[in-house]
Amino acid sequence: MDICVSKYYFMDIRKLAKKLNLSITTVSRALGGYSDVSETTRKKVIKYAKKYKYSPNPNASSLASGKSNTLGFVIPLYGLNSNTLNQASFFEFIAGMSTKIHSENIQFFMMFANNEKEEKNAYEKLIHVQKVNKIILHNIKIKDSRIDMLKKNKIKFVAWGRTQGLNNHSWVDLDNEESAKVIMQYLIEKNHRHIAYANIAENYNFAFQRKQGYLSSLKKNKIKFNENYYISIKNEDPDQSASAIKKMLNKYSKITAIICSTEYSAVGAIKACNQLNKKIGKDISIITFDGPVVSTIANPSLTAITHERKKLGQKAIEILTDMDKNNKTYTYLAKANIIDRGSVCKLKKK
Amino acid sequence: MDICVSKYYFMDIRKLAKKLNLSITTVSRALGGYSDVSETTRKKVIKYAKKYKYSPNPNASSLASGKSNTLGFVIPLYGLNSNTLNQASFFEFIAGMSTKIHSENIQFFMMFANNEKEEKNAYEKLIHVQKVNKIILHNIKIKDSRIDMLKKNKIKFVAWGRTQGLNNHSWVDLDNEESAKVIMQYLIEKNHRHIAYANIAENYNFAFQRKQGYLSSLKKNKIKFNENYYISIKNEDPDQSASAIKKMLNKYSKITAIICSTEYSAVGAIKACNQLNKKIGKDISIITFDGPVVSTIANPSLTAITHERKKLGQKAIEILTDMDKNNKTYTYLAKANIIDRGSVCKLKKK
DNA sequence: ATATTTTACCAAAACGTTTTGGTTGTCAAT
DNA sequence: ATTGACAACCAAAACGTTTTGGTAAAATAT
Repeated sequence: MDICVSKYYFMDIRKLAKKLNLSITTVSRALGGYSDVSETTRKKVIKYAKKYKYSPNPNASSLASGKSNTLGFVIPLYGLNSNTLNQASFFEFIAGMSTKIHSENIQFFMMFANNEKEEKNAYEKLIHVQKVNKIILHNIKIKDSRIDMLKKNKIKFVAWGRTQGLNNHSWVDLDNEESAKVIMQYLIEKNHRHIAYANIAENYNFAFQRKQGYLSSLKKNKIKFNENYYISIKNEDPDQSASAIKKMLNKYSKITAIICSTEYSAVGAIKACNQLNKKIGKDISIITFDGPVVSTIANPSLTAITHERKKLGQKAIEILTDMDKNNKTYTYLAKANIIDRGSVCKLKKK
Repeated sequence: MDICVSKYYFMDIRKLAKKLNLSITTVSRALGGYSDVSETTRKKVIKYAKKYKYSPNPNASSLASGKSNTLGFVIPLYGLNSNTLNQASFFEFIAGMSTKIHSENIQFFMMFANNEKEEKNAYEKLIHVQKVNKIILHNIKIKDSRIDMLKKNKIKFVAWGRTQGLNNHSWVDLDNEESAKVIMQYLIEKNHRHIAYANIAENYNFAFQRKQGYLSSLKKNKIKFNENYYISIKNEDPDQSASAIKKMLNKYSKITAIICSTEYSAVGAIKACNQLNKKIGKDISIITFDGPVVSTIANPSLTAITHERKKLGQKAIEILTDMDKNNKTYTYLAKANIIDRGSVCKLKKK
């Protein structure tokens, strides 16, 4: 891997204009796609710009235009620290973004917030100092003041996640409700009827949505919702999950399957079953949402439904570039697939 | 959380100068810490700058100075995709950096590379287009051309990780060799003598260094290195580890403890023991390096030695700011602590 | 008392773009 | 032949800083 060192390697617009015998203005406008440049000239300019690796100085460009063609992204570290699983999903999102960002020649400015105050400052800086004109909004709250703020400042944004109410802006999200239905269909086809659900706190939107899918599938299949089969743990703590699940399984022996809303609940379920000496995939069936870590690490492996999180990041960028062209809003729901790892068994038909 | 919307909220240097009845030059130089400004004036300027939340336009500033006071960081996604564990360690590093970056008022420009070519382009862009003057170098190779390149371009950098040879630049790293020795001491105090080592490919520097610590501890304690107790798996694949460890344990029944070089080997070890019906922490002892994920997820939990990875990120930034002041190079080795989770038992003395 | 140095300040140029407000020449309509 | 519209181009201003190359006044040295 050799890397350029020379200083004049990257040409400025003046030299390029001189070489082409054109004015700076024309070169700038040719590259900017303006219509007051003839197509022959534009082609020539583009050709030479490529040949000499001309790359506009982003500082000069932003200073002159007042825009910065930079995408802002605030990462709330305080919600991610020591949460390996969320970190992983973040990374997949970013990885997805990065493939598209490179191809579209956008810059990318990330800021980190260790608490709510820093998060607020970060958005102020992104908008007023960095002059970003695009933002990816993450960690959506039910009532989210950032949305109004961005609208007022006329900054294009895509939210990663939805609120429970109206979302009249662009967003990308997992199709949580649908995924829960897919899981339910899968279990019901295998003749499970006493299906427990281990959730985390419902004020997480995704947790709420997944539960909705569970409930609506029960209804559709004329199974009555049994609230004893439903657990909601506040913290993302496998051990709390484990003890709740253990209690439930002890008390309600009819349960044949558990749906785990997150990897944390899944680990809890594994622990509970081990402690009760129930063989997973035989005595009891377990299926979990997501599970990139559980799938590589946990023992035994679990059948899971996984979303293409990388696609979320890619779509977010695609949407932002589309929004530049026309002033619509776009949405994208990532579908999920079941990966069979043998932790769900087929029951005999009654 | 309310966020500023107004446009004139952030003042520019001209308005600030007018308000203070000073020239733009003086304001700029007062804030820049130059000596041709009286201390009384400087204090007044700083006070008002704070009061009116003056924050220099970074584009104008970079354009004028040719520098960008921005820290560059290229993330090689191609080595991280679908590797949840490395992702986690990345995140901890970044989290550590971000605490320091905020307090030192440095900006932070990240680029993503999906392959080697993109990685090369990323460094070119960081230096010649973005004009960063500081870089964090990651994914150090044995012969790393980036190091020469950065030196030629006079860009200050800190490497995250070391090569096996001379490292006459600033770096931060885990104290892998020492950690291995600590583990060995821990096992030997518990009277283990037949200690196996499950490694990944040795051409990873950290894997090499850890092995060195293992070997040197053996020597120090006059235990002969038994190559049958040593496994090296090329891929980061728990199942390959599992089958190799299973074979080893079957053949060499004297083994009482296994050191796992990574979380992957640890999962392999758990699987192997389960398959052989060996009770971990009783029939066999397991201790692993790192293990943020294993500790939350794996079942059973494992005693582990963990490094303060967050400190690595923090130190990297501290070093870069120190390097700004004096032209020295600095190094930092992160120490590790053993976290007892009961997977290592004490043997009776023979 | 005069020359020199030092202190504290400033006007103007520079950074590399984009944008504004033109000009020139060509072609079609009158 | 003259006018109007349009296509294709350009010079100069603007963006908000930093830096350069000063000056005037105060302090010190001769």
